[in-house]
Amino acid sequence: MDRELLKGHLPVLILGVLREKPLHGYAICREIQSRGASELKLKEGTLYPLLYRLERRGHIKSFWETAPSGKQRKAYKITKSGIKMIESHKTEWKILTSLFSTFLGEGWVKQ
Amino acid sequence: MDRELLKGHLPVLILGVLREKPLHGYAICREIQSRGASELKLKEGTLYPLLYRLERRGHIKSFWETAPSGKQRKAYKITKSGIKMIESHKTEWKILTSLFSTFLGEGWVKQ
DNA sequence: TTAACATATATTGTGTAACATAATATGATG
DNA sequence: CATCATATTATGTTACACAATATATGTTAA
Repeated sequence: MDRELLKGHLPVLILGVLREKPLHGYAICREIQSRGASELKLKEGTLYPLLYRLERRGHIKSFWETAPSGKQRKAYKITKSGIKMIESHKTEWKILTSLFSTFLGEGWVKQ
Repeated sequence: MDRELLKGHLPVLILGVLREKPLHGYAICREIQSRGASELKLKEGTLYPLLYRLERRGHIKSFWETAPSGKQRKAYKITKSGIKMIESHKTEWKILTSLFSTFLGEGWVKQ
């Protein structure tokens, strides 16, 4: 999948994962990898900065958890603002969809 | 509409306009403006470089036409490659849609 | 057992490309 | 002259890709 097309959408996909349960970065990476299959590969170097941005903006909150190995690792939990962001992204998505309908015809979205 | 979300999609919207009929840059601008309503404002400084890119990649072809005023102006026509690009973008769109379904649930796209 | 290696986890730096914004230029027109 | 139609160019912001690095732990092979 063309990387440009993900711009702006990617964070919401992450939020979608975190909405189910809190996860630490590396686990998010694997989760995305396994679900997104070949369509969506996400290297750590892409994910982590993205997580920092999301936290800086208040959409997720990090906390420390103890791995089975005893090692500390940083995990992330979605916030109310994050949930709200998912919702408002849905609105944006509809706008985008309607733009495509307008410029490329009904057939674009349906079927 | 959040500008990030348009990345990669914008050129296809332009191609959608040009698929109907050839237009010169400024006219494309007005066309987009009038159809895209408030959701999509497009300054010349954004449009023209975009047109150059599209031409460089062979998706549109420019030619000179004479305005009613007698002035020469550059107009653009979509190419076969451009049409093909619209089609393949539709595929990408479906992938994106399915990613959202996967990560945010069925309800994302429908309704 | 120790050395080598792999895996889990996180960080950081650098590059690319799209799009935004704004400034500028020119001819036409009222 | 002011405004409109039309095009160009320069500069900035930001996301995301990619690659390199760091460290702790767990596993395998000599």
